[in-house]
Amino acid sequence: MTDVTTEHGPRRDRVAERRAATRREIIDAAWILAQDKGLAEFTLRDLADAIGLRAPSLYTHFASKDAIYDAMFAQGWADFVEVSLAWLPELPEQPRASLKVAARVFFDFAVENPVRYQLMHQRVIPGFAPSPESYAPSLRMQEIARHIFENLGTTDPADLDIWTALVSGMAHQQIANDLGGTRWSDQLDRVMDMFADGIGLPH
Amino acid sequence: MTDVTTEHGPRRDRVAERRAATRREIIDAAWILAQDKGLAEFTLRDLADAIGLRAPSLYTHFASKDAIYDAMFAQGWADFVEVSLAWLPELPEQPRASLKVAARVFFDFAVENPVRYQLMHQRVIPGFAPSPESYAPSLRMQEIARHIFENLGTTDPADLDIWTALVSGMAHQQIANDLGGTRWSDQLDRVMDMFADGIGLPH
DNA sequence: GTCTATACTGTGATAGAC
DNA sequence: GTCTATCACAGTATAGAC
Repeated sequence: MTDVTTEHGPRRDRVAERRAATRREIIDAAWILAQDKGLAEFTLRDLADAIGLRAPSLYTHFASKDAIYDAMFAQGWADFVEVSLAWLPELPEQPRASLKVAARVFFDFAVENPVRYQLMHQRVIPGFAPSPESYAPSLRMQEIARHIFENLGTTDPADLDIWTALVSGMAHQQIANDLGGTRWSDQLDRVMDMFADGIGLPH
Repeated sequence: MTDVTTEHGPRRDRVAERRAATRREIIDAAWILAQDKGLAEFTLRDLADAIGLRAPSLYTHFASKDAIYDAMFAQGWADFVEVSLAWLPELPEQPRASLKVAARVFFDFAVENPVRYQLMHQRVIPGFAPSPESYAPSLRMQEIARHIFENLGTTDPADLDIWTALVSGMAHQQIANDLGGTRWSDQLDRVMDMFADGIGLPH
């Protein structure tokens, strides 16, 4: 609380590292169980079993099951920010092509892991709402998207609203009605052309 | 099971009517509680209390809580079919205008009752999946949509897929990010124009 | 400071009396 | 057909062993 961190240096880090490692172990196991049994279906006893702990011991690391969801939510968005930033330099100069690549990055990230998509975009967990801290990476992502659109020469914020609705709408349909297929995936570029024409982007 | 219904006529109907009335009473109360406390948050004890029954008595009318969701799901889609059929004769001759009205009908129905939208389009209830019978009105709706698109002169089934993704995507964003506002509602006609241009509909 | 044993509360669901 | 009583199992709280 006071000057604990400087008391005697190296010891402290080991403890913190072990704690962080256990937290990560819990979250990793939670993702696997969520994909396996469903996001809301796995129990804390399942989760504890998966990493060789007793259920109450989880409370040493997380205040509640919702706190675990919260960490997963934050991680999902952080991963998406990371993927997006990695793609940023790769975006084509040509605005229309750039739009298509950006849409594909979003779409693929969503379809690649439907459970993660559920947690990030739907309110699937009864009573769960992300904390402000966990919501932060999501806001960060909006900034990145806004940046991409500025580079496109677009100034109307409504354009970004529409783009978000279209791409997430396509991803949602793909996940809900043709998981593993390409029924909507195949149409994504067409939709992007419609959008590009609509906001007056040059060919 | 055998010839019970014909045993002595009038008596039988009264019983059936009372049963149907109670079922309706349960479902109506469930919708109110769902809007009030959340779709998954209301308990069977809440529901029973609301209509002056004990929780176990609900099992006389529904086999499980999921069976209640199932009936709500079916009713939601049946209502949407009804609303759509009522609009069908009112659709403008002009294809583009017709598209916009149809989109508005879908969008307004979704936004008007977010909880119903959740149940109909998202998998918000852990473990709940609609029964084939309850899913039927949803298929009926697809038929109606296909009929509308045929009247537009559209033959490519992918066009309807895209249209569905766009309109539901817009509705989802409106519900999730600006409930009660018009941020996406105001852009719906623009999106429909983009779509109409994209599939080559005349002005 | 980490984990275990035990127990509490609220949930959907069932059994049997009336 | 509705009741009372009760079940199994969920998330969660706490006391104490090491």
